[in-house]
Amino acid sequence: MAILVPFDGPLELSHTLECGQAFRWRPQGPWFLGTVGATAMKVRMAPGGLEVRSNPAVGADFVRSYFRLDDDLDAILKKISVDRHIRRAQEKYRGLRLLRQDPWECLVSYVASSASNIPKISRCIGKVSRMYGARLRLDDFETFGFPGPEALAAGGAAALRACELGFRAGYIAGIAREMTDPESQGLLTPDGLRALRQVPAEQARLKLLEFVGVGEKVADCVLLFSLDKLETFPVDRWVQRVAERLFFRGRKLSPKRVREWGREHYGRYAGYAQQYLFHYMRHLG
DNA sequence: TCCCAGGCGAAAG
DNA sequence: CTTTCGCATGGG
Repeated sequence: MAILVPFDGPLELSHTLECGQAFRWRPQGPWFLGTVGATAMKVRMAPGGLEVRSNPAVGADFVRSYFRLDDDLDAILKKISVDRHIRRAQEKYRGLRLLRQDPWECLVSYVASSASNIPKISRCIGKVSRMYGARLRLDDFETFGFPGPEALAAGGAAALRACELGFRAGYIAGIAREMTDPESQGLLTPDGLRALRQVPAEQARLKLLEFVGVGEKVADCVLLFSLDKLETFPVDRWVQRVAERLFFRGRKLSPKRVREWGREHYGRYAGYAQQYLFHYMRHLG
């Protein structure tokens, strides 16, 4: 229930958990309280590593995987340190790590993210979990695990609309239905989604784009935040703004061009650069 | 009241 | 290829 995960590399929990890549964490004193799939967790930095309390119990390997502790962050940041803006972002948000999220939860979360904002996305995901997920308790922390596609499919779009999902409710209900329908051919189960970790990025991307409601940006977020495709460079309004303002002197570019530029400019860890720039831009003032 | 938000899909140029 | 629009909803 309580473990110490030894770690002496760079890691800053506040930047990692509050940069907008995951939607189910909040700070409380020295701890961060969060829900990872069907697990309630408390984490904080401790001498020698990361202290983790959880329900149900998880092992150090689970924590290492979720926080991507095997990524050599210093080496990655060195590789993407190719311009003054990214260097500034790195100085400001030292210790920000990408997470390795559950692909199904990540997919639903980012479909829910379209034309929304981080506080609202968090609220929506919290409501969906409260409506369908299993109740979890950890000390005085109560939360709800993220539900599987069966529950969302059973409830349908109407129930999801009650979670402030608006027009996104139909997309999510449709995806949940496809993922639980044995008749559907070529479409994925949650395990099939996870298996895309072993598939080349371009090919995995095409599979994700088959879902109605998943466009290029959402597909790229799922690839980056849950499927280990660290070269992926998702382009949302903020990143679009970064590129046009900081790198192209206010010139207008298509999202496709920005995406190709980012991938080319930052190389195989472009996804790390994207998240640093995203967080940096959102707090520029 | 208007504008915007980690977009997408469809239609049209 | 690109641009434009409607789509729900809450917040500034």
